[in-house]
Amino acid sequence: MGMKERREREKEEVRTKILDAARALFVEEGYEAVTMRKIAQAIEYSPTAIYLHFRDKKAVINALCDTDFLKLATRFRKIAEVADPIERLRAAGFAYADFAMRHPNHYRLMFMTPHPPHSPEESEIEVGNRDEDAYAFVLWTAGEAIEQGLLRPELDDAQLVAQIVWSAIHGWVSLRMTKCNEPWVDWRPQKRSIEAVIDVSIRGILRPQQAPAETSGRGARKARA
Amino acid sequence: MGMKERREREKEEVRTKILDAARALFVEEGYEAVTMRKIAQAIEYSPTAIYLHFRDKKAVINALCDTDFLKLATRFRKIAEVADPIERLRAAGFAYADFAMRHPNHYRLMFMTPHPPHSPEESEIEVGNRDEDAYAFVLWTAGEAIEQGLLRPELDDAQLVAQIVWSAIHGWVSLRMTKCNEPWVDWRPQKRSIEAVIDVSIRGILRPQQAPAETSGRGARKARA
DNA sequence: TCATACACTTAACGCTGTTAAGTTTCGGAG
DNA sequence: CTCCGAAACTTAACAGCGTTAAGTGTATGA
Repeated sequence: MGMKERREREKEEVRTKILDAARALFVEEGYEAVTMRKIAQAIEYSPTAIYLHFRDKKAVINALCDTDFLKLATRFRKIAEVADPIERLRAAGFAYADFAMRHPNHYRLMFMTPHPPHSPEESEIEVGNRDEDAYAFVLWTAGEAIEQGLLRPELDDAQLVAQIVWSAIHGWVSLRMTKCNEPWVDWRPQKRSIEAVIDVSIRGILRPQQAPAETSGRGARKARA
Repeated sequence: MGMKERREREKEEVRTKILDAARALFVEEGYEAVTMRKIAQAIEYSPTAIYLHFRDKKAVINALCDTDFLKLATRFRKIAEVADPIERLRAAGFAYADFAMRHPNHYRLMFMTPHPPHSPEESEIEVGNRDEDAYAFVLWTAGEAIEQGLLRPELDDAQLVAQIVWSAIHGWVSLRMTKCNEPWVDWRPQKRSIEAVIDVSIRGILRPQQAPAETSGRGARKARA
């Protein structure tokens, strides 16, 4: 009797319908447009039906975040192949900024909207696994850079290094998003700007002798190896 | 006859009452607690009375932001006395982070909440005046650093440099604020962490020969001069 | 003294997240 | 076959939100 299983499968289907509708809504209309009633309308259920699948609205949002975190981690997985930790860090920085600018609503939700902390057990993401947890990826890369003696000696803490580079790139992304239309700041072109942020961060953590003399770092990738 | 003047003065009084109440509300209870009805209750007016003084809720919020921007600029004004642009930049970074962590709700409002761009004419802040506009202060400092040949030659654009260091520090602050309770990131102590962010940023923009060999920069302040 | 301009209030609209109670549907036990 | 109970879902409602139209009162200038 696979009745129970079928029931569960059907319920799961509705659950994903809800998530898909919610995602579509705020990809098209932005975060504020995601309301329980609009989700319900999109999937042709009553608003209260959502509460049978999620405790409240925040739970819907958190579930969305989870899958988006996974997408970011997936992008990072390809970058894991880069052998040199510094170049891996650089590539991750570009990928992160690119992800953010391509999916601004997702990014807002994931990193700029304060929601009550996500308890790991109810999340689909395995914390610490660098194939699923993007932060763990950066942590791992920072740790390798430290091990190989590439960083300044006082930067001997992978958490600290990860937080430094993450701060720089997140800062760039989030300022662009919230203040891009402000008249009092004359934003530089995206490409040049993010390159500069990443270059400065990496140069700032590198051990002095390791820092290449060239300007943009691009041409000096293998010089260290 | 000063009737008109008195009327205007009284109206201005109510206006500041509204702003004070709004500020008190979200300092104590956070951003979401600031509702028109609660403001009205606090000042013992009806909710609609607010609309006689502000076009809508966003206008109230914008007015709050303005005065908070001014406060930050006031802190920067003291730092303007630091002669060396690099040390001035460092001091501004610490002041900025300190301001943010001391007034997290203000900071959220000012830099992390997307509101429709603030047209300069309806703002009290004189854009570009470094005594009122904190961004102008950083811009000025970055410009001086460039003029004095302290920065890497490819960083010849004050806007770009200002945006780089602002990104780094804003990133640190805003990640702390939105993700400080996340279990998957092991935050380092504030003091050490912000020092590291500022050190890395500054070292990343400095012309190589100029970079002092010491770790924290603190002891090397005058070494360059 | 009277009309008017102005500050303000009352009542309402349409929206939000959320809940209590009611309805429908359907598999399994007697 | 019948009846029970559980599960999925809906309807109606509550309290709150920002905002607006209409109405009230008061003080000022003519």
